[in-house]
Amino acid sequence: MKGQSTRSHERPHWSIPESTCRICVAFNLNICGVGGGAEARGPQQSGYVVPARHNILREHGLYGVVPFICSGWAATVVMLPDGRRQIISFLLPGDIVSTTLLFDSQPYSRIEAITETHCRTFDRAELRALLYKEPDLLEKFSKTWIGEKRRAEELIVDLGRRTAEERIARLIFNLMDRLTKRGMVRGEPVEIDFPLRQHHIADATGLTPVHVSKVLTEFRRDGLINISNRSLTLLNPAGLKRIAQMR
Amino acid sequence: MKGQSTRSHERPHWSIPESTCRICVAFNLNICGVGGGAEARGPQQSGYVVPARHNILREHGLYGVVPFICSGWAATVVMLPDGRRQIISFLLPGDIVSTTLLFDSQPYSRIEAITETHCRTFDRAELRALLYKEPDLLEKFSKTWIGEKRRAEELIVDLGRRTAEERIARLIFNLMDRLTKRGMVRGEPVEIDFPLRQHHIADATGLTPVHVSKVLTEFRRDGLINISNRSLTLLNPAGLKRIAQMR
DNA sequence: CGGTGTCTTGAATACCATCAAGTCTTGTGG
DNA sequence: CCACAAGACTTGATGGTATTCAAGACACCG
Repeated sequence: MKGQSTRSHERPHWSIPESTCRICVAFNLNICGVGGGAEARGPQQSGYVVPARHNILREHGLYGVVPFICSGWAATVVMLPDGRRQIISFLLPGDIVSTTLLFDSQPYSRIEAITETHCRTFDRAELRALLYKEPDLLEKFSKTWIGEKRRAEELIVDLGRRTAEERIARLIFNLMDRLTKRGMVRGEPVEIDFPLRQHHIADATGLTPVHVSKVLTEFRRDGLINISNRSLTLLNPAGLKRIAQMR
Repeated sequence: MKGQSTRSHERPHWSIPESTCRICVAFNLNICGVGGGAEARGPQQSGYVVPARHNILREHGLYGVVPFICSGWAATVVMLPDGRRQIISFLLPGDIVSTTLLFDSQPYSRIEAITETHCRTFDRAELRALLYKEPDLLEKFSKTWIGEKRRAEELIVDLGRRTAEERIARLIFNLMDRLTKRGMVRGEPVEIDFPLRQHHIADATGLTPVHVSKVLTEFRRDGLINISNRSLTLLNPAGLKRIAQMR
C-alpha cells in the first residue's frame, strides 16, 4: 500500500527503536541505512508493510530480494496438502526473513505476518556479491546461520522427544531470550508483548489448540505464567524452567 | 553383507568407489586428493577409521578440522540428560560430518558411527580461507547448506505433524533418494544395504523401538518392503509412497 | 556357554487428539 | 451504535495412537 523509501539518506516513514536495529543482521553488516547507522553501502533497499495474517513470502514464489523484519512478529510455516500446519520458527524484529533467499530465489516455506510487520528488503545479487567480497561480512553472516541451524535442531529434539508441557515451556523461554536480546521485555516480574494465538503455539509445538489451552490453563493455575491482553507475564521463572528442561 | 572391507593399495589406505567421490562435497570443491580427481590443493588432509558405535565427534569437544564421510553410515545424535535420544540426520558417504564445524570449533551434537566409518578431515582454517577466497567454492558450499536446512525443516514437519507410518515411510524414501544419488542401490526391485537397527529408526522418527517394530512388520505384512540380512528391498514403491505423503 | 543386543508380540496405560458445546471477544456492515 | 458473524478460548466426554511393561525367541560374540 505504501512503502518505497528511495535511498539511504532518508529515514523510513515508520520509526524503529534503536534497540531493534542494534541486533539486526543488516545493521551489523552495515548495509542498512536505517537506525542512525553509518551510510548504507551497496544493496538497493526498499521498505514495506505487511498486515497481520498476510503472507510476507509465498512458498513457491520467486524473489530477487532478501527481506528483513524491522518490526512485528512473523512465522515460517509449512503446510501439508490436507491442511496440517507446522511452524518452523517465529521471526522477530531484526531477523532475516529467510536466509536461504540469499542463495536460492525460491523459499521452501511460507512466511506469515502474525502482527502487522514492517519489512526492509535488499537486492539479493548485490547483497551476495558484497558477501563474497568481504570475508568479514561472511563471518558475521555465518554466525546467524549457525544460530538458525542450532534452533532448528533443538526444535527437532523438542518435537521428537519432549512432552507437551516441556515443548510449550521451552517455546516461552526461547521467545523470552530472543526478546531480551532485543530490549523488548519489561518490568519485574518479566513481561512481554505476546501476540501469539494459541493456534500459533499449537502449530509450533506440534500439538492441537485444544491441548495447548489445557496446558496453558494448567500453567496459570500453578502460578507459573499469566497471559492477558496479548501480554505474557513470567510469574515463576524457576518453576517454568524446571518444566522446560526436566521431565 | 557384501562390500565394506578394507583393501589396502591405491592412493589412500582404503579404497572408495568412484561413485561416492563423485557426489562428495570435498571432491566437488576439488580439495580432495582421493578418487582420481585433480591434485589436492590447499587444506591439510588426513584420514582415519572409526569402528561401529564409536563417536566420530563428541558434542562438546573442540575440533580444528572438518571431517567428511568416505564410507559407512553415521548419525547426528542429540542426547537429553535423562537418556532420551534424537537423531537429527543420518550421514552417508560423501557427506560433511558437520557443516557448522567450518565456522565453529564446537559441535552442538554428537556424531556416532553406525557402521565402521572411514573419514577424511581437512584443516578448518585453511579450508575456510580457501572458501573465502573463491566465490565459486562458496557457491557450491551454500548449496549443501541449503539442502541441509531443507532436510532439517522437513524433519520438523514430520515430527510435528505426521503419524508413525508416514514418518517411517518417509525416512525410507529419503535414504533411498540419497543412496540413489550415490549409486548405492541395486537391482529390481530396488534393494539397499541397510545397517540401521530399529532403535536408530526410533530415534530418528521420535518413536519407541517397540512401535517401530510394529509398523515395520505391518509394512512387511502388506508387501511394501522386506528387511533381512541388513538389507532392505522396496517391494511396492507406489504403495509406500502413498503412505509417505498422504493422509 | 552365558551374556548382550536385537526383534517380536501382547496387555495395560498414558498422552494427546477429536468431538462437541458453550462463553467471550473482535470485527464488520447496516 | 447495534446486530450479527467469525474468531478465540475453555471445558468435558470419548477415542486412538503410541508408550510402557513384560516375556520370550533368536543371533552373535567373546
